[in-house]
Formats: sequence, C-alpha cells, structure tokens
Amino acid sequence: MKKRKPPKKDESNRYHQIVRHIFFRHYAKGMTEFTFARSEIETAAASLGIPLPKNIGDSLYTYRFRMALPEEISRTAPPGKNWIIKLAGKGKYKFELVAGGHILPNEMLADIKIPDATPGVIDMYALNDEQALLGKLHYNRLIDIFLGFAAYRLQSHLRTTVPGMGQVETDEIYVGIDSRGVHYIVPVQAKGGTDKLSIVQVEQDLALCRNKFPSLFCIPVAAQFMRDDVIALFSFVDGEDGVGVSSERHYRLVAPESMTREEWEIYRKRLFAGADKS
DNA sequence: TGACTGGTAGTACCGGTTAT
DNA sequence: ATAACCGGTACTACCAGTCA
Repeated sequence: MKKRKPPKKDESNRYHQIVRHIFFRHYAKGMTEFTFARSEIETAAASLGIPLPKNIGDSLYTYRFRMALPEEISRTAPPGKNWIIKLAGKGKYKFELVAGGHILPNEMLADIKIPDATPGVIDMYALNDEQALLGKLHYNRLIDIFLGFAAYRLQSHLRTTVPGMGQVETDEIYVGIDSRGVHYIVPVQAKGGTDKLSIVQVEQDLALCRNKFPSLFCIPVAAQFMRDDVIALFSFVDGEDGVGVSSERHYRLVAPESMTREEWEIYRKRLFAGADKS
C-alpha cells in the first residue's frame, strides 16, 4: 500500500470536516430531522478546499456504525437524545434525532451458561469476528434458545434495495416456527470487534423483511461479542416511539465438561422451553 | 416492438493498512 | 488499541445492443 499523510487525531480530519459542514448547512435550532444527498459530500469537500476521500460513502458509514459524530454536532442534541444518520433513498441520507442510537450491552445482566457446541475447526478457521459470531449463533442454536422457537438459517448476507431507504444488508436471516405454527422471519445483525450495534441497522432489517417477507412476523435480533465467549443477544419491537429493545440476554459459552449436572438441567429446560411456549 | 442480455456506474458495506 | 483512510466486493439500476 502506498504511503499517505499521517491521520490527524483531532476534530480536523476530513471526515469530521465534511460531516460537520453538511450538518450545519441544513441544521437550524429546533430541527429533529433533515435529509441530504450523497453528492453533498463532494460539494462539502470542494467548498472546504480539502481533497475528496477516495471512498466517499465511508465518510458517512464511519459515523453510522463506527464512530461518534463530531462534538459540535452531538452538542446540538437535547439531553437523552442523539443524532443518527439514516438511509433515506438511493444516494440520500437523513440526520434524525432519536432516543438511544447505539445499542450497548447492559453490563449488570447476568451471564447464562451454554455448553459450547461450536466445532473446533470453525473456531480455528473463522476469518473474522463476525464470521465466528455467526458460527457460534448457528452451532449453539442461540437464536432458538433466545427466542424460544425453532429457527432455521435461511441465508447469509442478504443485500437488497428497499424502496424509500436504499441499499441495505443483513448479516443473516433465519426463519422460525413456533408451537402454534406461526412463521417468523429473524434478521440477525452481528457485530464483533470495535463496531457498534445501532438502532439504524435494526430499522433497516425491519424494512428489509417487510419488503421481502411481508407475510411473516419479523423479530430483528442483534448479536455482539462482549468478552471471552460471552455473546449479548437483543431482540427488538417496533413500538409507537420507534424501534426499541424488547429483550436482552447474555450467553456464556463454556466447555460442556465444565458444567455441573444442575447447570445441564437448567440448560435442557431452557432449550426445550420454546416448544411449550405459546 | 418487446424481451432479453451484457456492460457500466453508483452505492453500501466491511476488512485491511498505517500512523499515532 | 484506536483513528483515519483506502481497496475490494456485491448488489441494483440503467442503458444500449441484439434478436425473434
């Protein structure tokens, strides 16, 4: 890779300047949302007199899923609210004030022990955190255990265009069926490493499922590696105040031989609870 | 004229690299 | 470890060319 200028660890990097410029070109006190076009990234760079980043879309992706918005922007949000950037159509984006924003695991929640059934070769050869996480969800049937009904993996990395939203992607899609025969569609977002789970992505999953699977009941799920083999799982509902977390559990994967008989009994009951749930 | 096909541009996402 | 940026990939939309 060719040499480039060292990054500046302050508020003056290009991504910061561009997003700040776009925000304050539209923002007026009291606003709760406004849309802007992807092309404004180019005009922002031009009017700031800075080189356009090679990967234009990344300048927004970074703030949607990786980093906090610049301080000047977040300062304009009232207490308890945050600005997020949503898709608003192909090549269109929307700044929106929401309660929440990033989804962070509740550190006070107790871990639930689960015997780790991940094949050793999967652990050995998973190429990245997300792949490892999706593998663990699958091999340990964590979606079934978490939601309480049988769920089957349908497709990985489904990417499609949702009308009025733009191009969206979900990491994995499960279809489920409960004891009454009700069918569910479960889009799963998995985050490992330093990426953060975001309500934006859950809203995209909901929109994707309503578009592609309108007849199925959609339960979005998000998964995040917390620490040594602890996986946080969240489910969401689309309520009157927008999308919110409906359930959170932390599962600790442990070597089966390290579990006591009592712990096995609890696990067995939990695994089959879904079959009796109505 | 309409259906089909292939090429291309635009877009969104995510992993990798490098410097701090 | 983190921040900043870039490269690569996959999908969609659009358009032009071909053929029945």
